Amino acid sequence: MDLSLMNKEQKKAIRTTEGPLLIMAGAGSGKTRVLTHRVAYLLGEKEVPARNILAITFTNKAAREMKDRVAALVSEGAENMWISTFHSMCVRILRSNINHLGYENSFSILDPTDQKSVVKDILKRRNLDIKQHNPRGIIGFISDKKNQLIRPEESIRDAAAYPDTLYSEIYHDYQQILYRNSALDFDDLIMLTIELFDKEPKVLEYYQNRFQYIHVDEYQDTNHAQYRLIRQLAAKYRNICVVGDSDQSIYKFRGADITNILNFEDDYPEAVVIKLEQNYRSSKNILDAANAVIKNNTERKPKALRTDRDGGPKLQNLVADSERGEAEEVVRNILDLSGKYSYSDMAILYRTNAQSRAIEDTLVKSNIPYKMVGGIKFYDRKEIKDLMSYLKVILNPNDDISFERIVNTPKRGLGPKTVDKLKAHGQNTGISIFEAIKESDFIGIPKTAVVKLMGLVDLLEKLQQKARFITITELVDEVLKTTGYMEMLEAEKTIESRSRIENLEEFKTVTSEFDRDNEISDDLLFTFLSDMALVSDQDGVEDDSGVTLMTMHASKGLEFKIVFIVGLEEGIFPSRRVAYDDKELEEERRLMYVALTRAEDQLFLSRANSRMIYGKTETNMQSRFLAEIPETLMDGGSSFEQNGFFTSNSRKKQAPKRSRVVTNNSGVSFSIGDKVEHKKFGDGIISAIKGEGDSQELDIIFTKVGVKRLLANFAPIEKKE
DNA sequence: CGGCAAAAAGGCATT
DNA sequence: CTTTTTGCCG
Repeated sequence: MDLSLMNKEQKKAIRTTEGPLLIMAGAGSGKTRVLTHRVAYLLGEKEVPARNILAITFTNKAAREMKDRVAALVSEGAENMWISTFHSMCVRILRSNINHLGYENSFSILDPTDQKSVVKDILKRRNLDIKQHNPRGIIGFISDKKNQLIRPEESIRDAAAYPDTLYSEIYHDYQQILYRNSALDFDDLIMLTIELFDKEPKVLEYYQNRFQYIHVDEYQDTNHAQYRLIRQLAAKYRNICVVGDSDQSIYKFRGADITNILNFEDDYPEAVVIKLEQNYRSSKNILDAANAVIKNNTERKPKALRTDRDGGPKLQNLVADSERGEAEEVVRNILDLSGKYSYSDMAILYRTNAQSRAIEDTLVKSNIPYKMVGGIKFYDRKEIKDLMSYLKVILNPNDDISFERIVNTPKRGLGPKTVDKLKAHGQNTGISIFEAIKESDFIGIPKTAVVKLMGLVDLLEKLQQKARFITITELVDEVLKTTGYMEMLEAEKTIESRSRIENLEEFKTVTSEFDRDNEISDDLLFTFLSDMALVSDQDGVEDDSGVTLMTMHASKGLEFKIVFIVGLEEGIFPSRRVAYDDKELEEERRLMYVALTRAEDQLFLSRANSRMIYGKTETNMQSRFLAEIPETLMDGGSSFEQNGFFTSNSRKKQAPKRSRVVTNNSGVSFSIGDKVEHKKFGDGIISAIKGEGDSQELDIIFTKVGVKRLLANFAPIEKKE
C-alpha cells in the first residue's frame, strides 16, 4: 500500500494496528485519510477479514463516505465491514437480540415528538401541571439518566429531593410505556445494548469475536454509555483505536464526556498515543486565529497546529446595523467571490437555526442558490409523520404512540372519546390499543365506532400481509391509497394540501432510492424505518451546488474554501445562557474553534449592532471571541467596535463606541460597555440593551451577582466615571 | 365531532 | 415573532 504521501505520525497511526491506540488529531490534520488508510491497511496488508473490523463514525454520511473511500483502496470485502454510527450499530445488534430483554424484535424507534407526547400523557395521568413540569426538561432528565446508565428503579432509589424524586417516578412510567409499546428512544438504543451484553454474555462474546479491530471517530464527543459500550466490545482483543480532538468537544449538552478522551491512557495503560498536529486544510492566518482563540481555554492539553500553507488573505471583519444588513454584507462578499469560487465552496455558519431566516431571505432576493442543513426537518412535516406512523404501525402494531396519530387521520369518526376508552382498556389489561380494538364490542364503545375500528384493523392487517412482498415505494402508495389519505389531501384543494402532496411525492424519491439499494425481505420495512429515524442533519448535504447554511455544530467534520461566521455578538455567540459560566463558556469557545477551522482559504466574521430577537430589538456588544483574535490577522477593523471589558491579555483598550443612547428617569444616558453601580448588586457593566422607550431593558453583568436584566427607567443604577 | 380563531407559550446546539 | 394549545361555536 502506498503511504508515501503521509507524514511520519500518520504512517505510524496507520501501522499501529495491535493494542489500544489514541490518535489526537487536530482540526484538518487528515484524520479521515488516516482512518480509511488504516482500515485498508488492516484488510490489505494484515489480511484481517472485513467482518472483523468495526468503525464508528459520528454521522451516517461520514460512514458512507468512509465505506466508499475504503472500497476504493482495497480490491474486495469492504461490504462485510461494519462502518456505522453508534446508534445504527446498536439498532443492528438489537434487531437480532432484543428479544432477550423482552422487547419485540420489530421494535419502533421514537422521535423527540413522540417522546414528548408520552411524557405529556404521563403528566396528565398523574394530574400534574404541564406548566410547572415542562416535558422538555423531563425528557432531558431521562436522557441524562440513560446516558449515565441509570435505570428507573435506581433513579428512584437515589433521588435525594424533589423534583428528582418525581422525575424519577415519571422516568419509571415512561420506560414502562415504551417497553409495552416495544418502542425505544435514541438513548435506549445504547443503554439497552449494554444491558443486553450484561445479561447475555454469549451475545457479547459473539460481537467481541466479531469486532476484533475497533475504531471510534470523534471520540471526544462520546457519552458515558457509548464509552461503556466500547469498553465491553474491546475488552477481549483490546485492539481499540480512538480518534479525537478535545478542543473540538461541543456536545456536552447531550452528555458527551470529554474525560473519555482525556483519560484514555488510564483506561488502557499500554496505549500508544500519536498526535497529528500538521494541518493540511487552512491558510496560516486562519489557523493562527483559531490557535489564538482556543488558547484562552484552561481545560485543555496544550497543542498547536502547524501549517505549511502561506498566510492567505486576512480574516475579514464585517459590521452591520441589523441582521438584515449583516445578511446583505455577507451576500455582497459572496457575489464578489463568486467569480473565483463556486457557491458550493462557501458556507455560512450560525449559532442557532433561527438566525438563518434573514440570510435565507437575502439569498433568495439575490438569486443565489443555497442549501440548508438541519432546521425544520423534512421528516418533521405532518404528512410525512403521518405516513411514517402508518408504516410503524404496520411493522409494530403494539406501537400505541403511532397508532394514536393515525387512528383518526384521515377523519374516520374515531375521536378522542373512543381512543380514551381503548387506551383505558389497554392500560387496565396490559394490552396495546390495537389488541384492545378487537375487544371493543364489550367496553362501551358505540356500535358505529366499533364497525369503523374493525374496518381500520382489517385495513392494517391487509397492509401487513402485503408489506412482506412489495417494495417500500409500493407500500407507501398502497397506504396512501387504501387509507384514503391521498384522497383527503386531493379533496382539500388548498395551497397547503398541494404542497403536502408534493412533499409526499418527494418522500417517494427517498423510498425509491432505498428500494434500489435493498432487496425485498422481512427486514425491509424495519431497516427503512430505522434508517429514517437515524438520519442526521448532515446526511442530506452532499448534493449539487449552492451556498451551505448550517449551525456551527452541524459543520463539524466538514470543510469549505470560504466560511462566513455570523452573529458574533455577546448573547448570541457566546449564547446568553452560558456567557458567565466558565465551563460552558469554554465549550462555546471550542465551538468557535470548530467553526474557524472549517475554513480553507478565507474567513469572514460578521456581526450586527442590533437585531430583532423574539420581536424585540436587541443591541449586543461584540463577541469576546472576536477580541481574542489578534488584530494583525484581521481586516476591516476600522468600524470595529471595541470594548475593554472582555478583551484578553495584550489587546489595546479603546473607548466603547456608543451604538445607542438611552435616558432614564433622572436623565442619565446609558450605552453598551458603560460601568454602572446598582444600589443592591454593586458594580457592573452593561452588556446589552433591549427594546425601546419605557420597556427598555439593560443586561448588566455584576461583579458579585452575575448577569441581571433590568428596566432602564426604574432600576436603581447610576453611571460611574 | 370537527374546524377555526384567539390566546398562550416558547425561545440553543442533536444522534 | 412563531408555533402550539385551548376554547368556542356550528
